[in-house]
Amino acid sequence: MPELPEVETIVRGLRPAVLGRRIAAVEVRERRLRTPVPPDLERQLCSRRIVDMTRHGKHILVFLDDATVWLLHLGMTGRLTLRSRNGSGHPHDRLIVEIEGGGILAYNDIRRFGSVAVVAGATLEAALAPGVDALSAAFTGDHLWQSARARRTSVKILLMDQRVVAGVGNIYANEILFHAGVRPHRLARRLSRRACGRVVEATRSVLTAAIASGGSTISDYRDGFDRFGWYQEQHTVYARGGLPCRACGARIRVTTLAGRSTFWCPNCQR
DNA sequence: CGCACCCCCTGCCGGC
DNA sequence: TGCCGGCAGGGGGTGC
Repeated sequence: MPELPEVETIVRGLRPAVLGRRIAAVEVRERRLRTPVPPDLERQLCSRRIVDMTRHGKHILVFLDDATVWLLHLGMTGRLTLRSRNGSGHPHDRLIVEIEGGGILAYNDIRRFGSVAVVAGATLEAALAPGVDALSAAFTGDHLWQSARARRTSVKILLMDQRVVAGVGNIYANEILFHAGVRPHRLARRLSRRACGRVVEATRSVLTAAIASGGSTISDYRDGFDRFGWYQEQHTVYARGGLPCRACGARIRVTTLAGRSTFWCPNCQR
C-alpha cells in the first residue's frame, strides 16, 4: 500500500500531534511481523520523549530523546493512526503506543508485511536502503543516469529499486513513467540524460501532486487520522488496463514486470 | 549480474 | 450460495 506520498501524508499529519510528547506505555500485540518485533521494543520505546518525526523513502522515522530512532515500515497494508482512546474493534492492531496526554498511536497491519525496530541514531543510515529519497535534491537526472549506466534492467525496475531511489513503488512507478512518456520496459541504460531528467521531473510532479491529494487509497490505505487519500482519482494508467488513455484514447496495456502489474499507454509512452 | 519465480500473510472479488 | 483461484501498495530469498 503505502508508497512515499502515503507515508509523507501520515508523517505530516501525525508529527505535530506527537512532537515533544512522551511515550507512556507500549503494548505489542503481535510479534510476528515481516521481521519479528524485537523482544526489548517495549523497553526501548517506553518513557522516551519524541523529538522529531520524519520520513525517508517509505520508512517512518521517529527520533527519540536518547538518540535512538524508532523505525516503521508499513509493508502493503500497514497503518499508523492516532486515536483518542484505546478500544477493541481493531482486529489487526499489532502495536499500541500510548502517548502521554496525546492519545493512542496504533500500528495496524492486516498482512503483517510491515516491520518495526529501534536503532541507534549513529546506525540509522545503515538501517535504511541506500537510495536517495525520491523528493530530495539529490535525486537528479544525472543520478538516475549514472545509476542506470552500470545496469542492464528496465527503467521501471530501476525506479522501484530502493537502493537507487527510495520511495517509489508500483503505483507511482507506473504513473511517473506515463507522465515522463517513457515505456516501463525500456532498458534504463539506453535512456538519454535528457530522458532521465524527464523521469526525475515526472517523479517530483507526480509524488507532489499525490501528497497534495493525501495519497492513493486503493483499499487499505488511511492517513494518520484514518482518512482516505484521493489521488487514485487522478491515476492515468495504474489499474486502468483495457480502458482508454485519458490523454489520447488508446487502450492502456497491461503486462508483468518483475512480478508486478505494469500499465502503459502504447501511444503516449515510447 | 539480472530476473523469473517463489515465499511471507490476509482479504476480496469474479467465475463457475 | 459456496468454493477456489487469482490478485493486491512491499521486500527478500533462491536458482538458473
